[in-house]
Amino acid sequence: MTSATLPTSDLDRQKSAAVARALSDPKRLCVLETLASGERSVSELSRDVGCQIPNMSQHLGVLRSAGLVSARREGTTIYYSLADPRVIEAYRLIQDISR
Amino acid sequence: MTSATLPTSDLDRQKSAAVARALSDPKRLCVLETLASGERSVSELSRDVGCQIPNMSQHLGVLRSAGLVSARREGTTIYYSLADPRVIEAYRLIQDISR
DNA sequence: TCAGAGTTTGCGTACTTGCGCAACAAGTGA
DNA sequence: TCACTTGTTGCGCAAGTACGCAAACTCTGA
Repeated sequence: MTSATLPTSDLDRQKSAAVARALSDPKRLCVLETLASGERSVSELSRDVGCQIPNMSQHLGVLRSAGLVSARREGTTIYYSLADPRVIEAYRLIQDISR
Repeated sequence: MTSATLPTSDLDRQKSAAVARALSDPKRLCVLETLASGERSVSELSRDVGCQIPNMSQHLGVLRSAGLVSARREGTTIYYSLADPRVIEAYRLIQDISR
């Protein structure tokens, strides 16, 4: 069931580490949970997660850099959504492990 | 196919974030890869991963705190192994996402 | 072109992390 | 007990991160 081999290249590991680092903050995980049910604007996320907008913008920047979310502009509002559904799978798995 | 609900509790998110943080370093990922093929001593890991023993000991401490590896003593040697096979699944998933 | 809502960026501070080096602890065998 | 191997811990430094606040930027509607 488990697929073939694990990476080996150091670059691969750096990329994976970067994704893991993006997942290593409670607020960012909260953002992903929220986005799991559909796209949201920055101000909506900021309200739902409970932090200031500039702070939210930074967290979204981290998630964006890691390729976990994508943005779409509509007028003055920017809507964020999950870039890859497997992110939620990974989150669930980590969540199971952490219990 | 995707199971039920995502967490919600802030404590859950903190725990998940801690696991993700443990995965957020290339050397620690390398350790997990190595351990995927069986247990290793600290000095073996230090050699395989390419770092000094005290440094390896610290990384192992991080992985141990996160509950990802477990240790077994045999004489002066301490053997580490994966505490949970799902860690490798999670790593694979993250690795796929990071490509 | 101007006003204003929405978003991003810059700055300062406090905190955390990865690393090497040196010192210390735990266990084995003579 | 002594010497030796194996790991862990403490210390200090450089680098990175999270946060709030304030300033700047972007786009839309009038």
